Amino acid sequence: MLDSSCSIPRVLRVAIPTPLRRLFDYRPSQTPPPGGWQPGIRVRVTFGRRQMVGVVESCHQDSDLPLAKLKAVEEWLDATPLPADWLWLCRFTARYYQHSLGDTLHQAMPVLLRQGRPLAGRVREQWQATDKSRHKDDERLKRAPRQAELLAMLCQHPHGLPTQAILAQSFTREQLLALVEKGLIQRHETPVAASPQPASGHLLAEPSLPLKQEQAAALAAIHERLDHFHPCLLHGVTGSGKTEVYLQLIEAVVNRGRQALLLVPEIGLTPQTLARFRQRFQVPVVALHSGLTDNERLDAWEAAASGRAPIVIGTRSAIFTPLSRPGVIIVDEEHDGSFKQQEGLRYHARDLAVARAHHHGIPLVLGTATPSLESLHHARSGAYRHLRLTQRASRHAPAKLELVDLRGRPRQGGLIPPVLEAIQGTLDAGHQVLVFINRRGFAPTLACHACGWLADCDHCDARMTLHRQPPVLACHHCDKRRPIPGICPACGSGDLRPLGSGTERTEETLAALFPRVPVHRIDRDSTRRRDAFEAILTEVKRGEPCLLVGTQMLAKGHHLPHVTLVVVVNADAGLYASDFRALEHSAQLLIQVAGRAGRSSHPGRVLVQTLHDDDPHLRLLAETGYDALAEQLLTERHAAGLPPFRFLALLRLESPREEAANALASAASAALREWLQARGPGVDCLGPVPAPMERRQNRYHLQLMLASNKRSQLHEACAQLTAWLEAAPEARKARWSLDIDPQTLS
DNA sequence: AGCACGCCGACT
DNA sequence: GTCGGCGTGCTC
Repeated sequence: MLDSSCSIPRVLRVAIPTPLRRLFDYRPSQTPPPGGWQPGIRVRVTFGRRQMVGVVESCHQDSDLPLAKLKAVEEWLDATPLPADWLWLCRFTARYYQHSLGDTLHQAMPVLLRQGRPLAGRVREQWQATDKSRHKDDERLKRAPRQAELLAMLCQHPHGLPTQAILAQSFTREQLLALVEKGLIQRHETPVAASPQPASGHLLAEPSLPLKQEQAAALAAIHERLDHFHPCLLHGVTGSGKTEVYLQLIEAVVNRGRQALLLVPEIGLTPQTLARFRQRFQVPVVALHSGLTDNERLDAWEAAASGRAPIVIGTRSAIFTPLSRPGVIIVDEEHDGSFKQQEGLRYHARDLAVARAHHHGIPLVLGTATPSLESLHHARSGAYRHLRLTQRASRHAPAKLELVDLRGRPRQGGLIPPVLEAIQGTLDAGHQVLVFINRRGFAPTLACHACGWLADCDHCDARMTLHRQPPVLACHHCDKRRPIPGICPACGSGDLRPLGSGTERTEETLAALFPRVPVHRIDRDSTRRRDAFEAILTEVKRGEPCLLVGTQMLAKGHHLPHVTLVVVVNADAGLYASDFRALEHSAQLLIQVAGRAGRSSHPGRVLVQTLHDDDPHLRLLAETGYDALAEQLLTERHAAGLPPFRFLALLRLESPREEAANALASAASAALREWLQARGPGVDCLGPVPAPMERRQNRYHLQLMLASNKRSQLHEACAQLTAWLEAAPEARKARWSLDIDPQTLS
């Protein structure tokens, strides 16, 4: 029996961080929390023989088990429950993605809370100059220049600085203590929850930019219903000023005393983006990026939960930030694949944003130049408001894609003569060129021209990529590396040649062909050093003619005002891939890359090399644009019975032993089909079939697909399937995971 | 997933 | 004789 008051429950149902999709009953500890037992209170419990941090899910008067068999909770960790909106979202997520609630809660909370550290009552150590320090030029600091600098810095901050900020400036704790010893500064502790209060008065630190008519109309449309769930697709071409709409929307929301949550793609949380928001607003902008320490993350979480943080910006996981006064959720570049977590709890932050905005009854803005077919479908059906921005700030129309036929043409570094001429012409005009190639390394593989041997990976059904810097054969699907053979391992011939081109080879070729301009390569390998990418971008923004060679890292988000020619080395990879979303994704990427061209005073050109210049999809994209292709793809998806017209769930199975994976897949499929048969039509089951790359890291991958027109039916079937898998003894011999709304089928 | 218990091979 | 391989059973 559910005890809604939870004042004196006899049983606590606790969510434990384990993959088991089950809750565990405990007896309350001797002393209840001050506010009584409530869902959302963290508890320390003994689970098996381990101590774990769980979360009270509900309070009851009795249990399915004899009360005497229950262990008691060791202690409570929160006097009051964790935020209710956060708890709601975790419950929703666990249910929707059919994941363990305990695991979901665990993943959605900051590391320090997982470890059982308190949320309330934390203090921050601060350092502040004393009155004595006013007497300038203390003799004792003559021979301690760093201490003098530190003191000078602290004097500029009369309210004191936290230790973190001081250490970040390369000062040491010893220097701090030395100044305390001299009586020049003092240490004190302030409660975290009370520290830096936003300056009252003006919200804006700089004036808003004037809006063009379309922007103003879009803003007004969102503004119309700030107190209701109001999903909007802000569909604006590159350079149409979506960000300014976000900024003014956030301004309106914060002015009403509410909070704004902005989700950006992984690659989009750059210092420049952040700087733009911090420049505009006087109030603190909390950024949840990967560089935060555990303490900073908890601070941010607490600040958002308490409402002290009016603006929160973060990537995928930031959707789990609690908000006490939610006012709007914005998802920038909503089509971006990084919003979907690809392992463990496979949630889609954009989809959770929709659910969350609905729960709060607030507007949701999905911004993009190239909407996902899901969002476009909702906009067309009227479920989302479709707001378009068609005008660019620059006077030039977006550059058209020009298809360049690769067939029968000699290539150098992957580029054919007319394209090389265009590059020369652009450089001669004093402009910059971006060469986009979605393959890292020197060449996709190494081949023997005598016997046809290819550098296969021992662990995967894949070729190894040839790298020159450093020289090695590397598999991009596992960590396997091996030295480049001098002679063919199969026939002993010395005629080994790189096959195809990657960023390194194209960089090398272009450097040889255009020796008078610098060539910058931008990919995961060249930017491994923290600031390497920023350094190149700074250099490029100076505007001197140069060549940029890079992967999609370069395509997303960066303003490159001096680039007037974009070359896509090969557009074909995504065109004929087996994955049903491949076309959508490569079209989005092409438009995104093309958007880098001609942003400033010069018109741009985009040359797209392809072996299939007559491909109807590619032609539609090039001649009419993304929106037309998207319409076409929607028609095709409808005819094929694929998302967004049908809902999918994918069961992935893997094992180092092929037979184990096969056996489990067949058994699971048989059990599911039997259940489906009894239920009547509504859910289709396909497979099991080998995954696209069956062997990866020496593990065999299989998958079973479920499809339905009704989410509820799909959900039920998935619940049945996971229940079977959790109970089945065979399931221990292979690993499995369920992916609801899979983004890729590999 | 952990982490125990339990029953068979090569080692000081 | 035992250290340790991983099969299987359980976690309130």
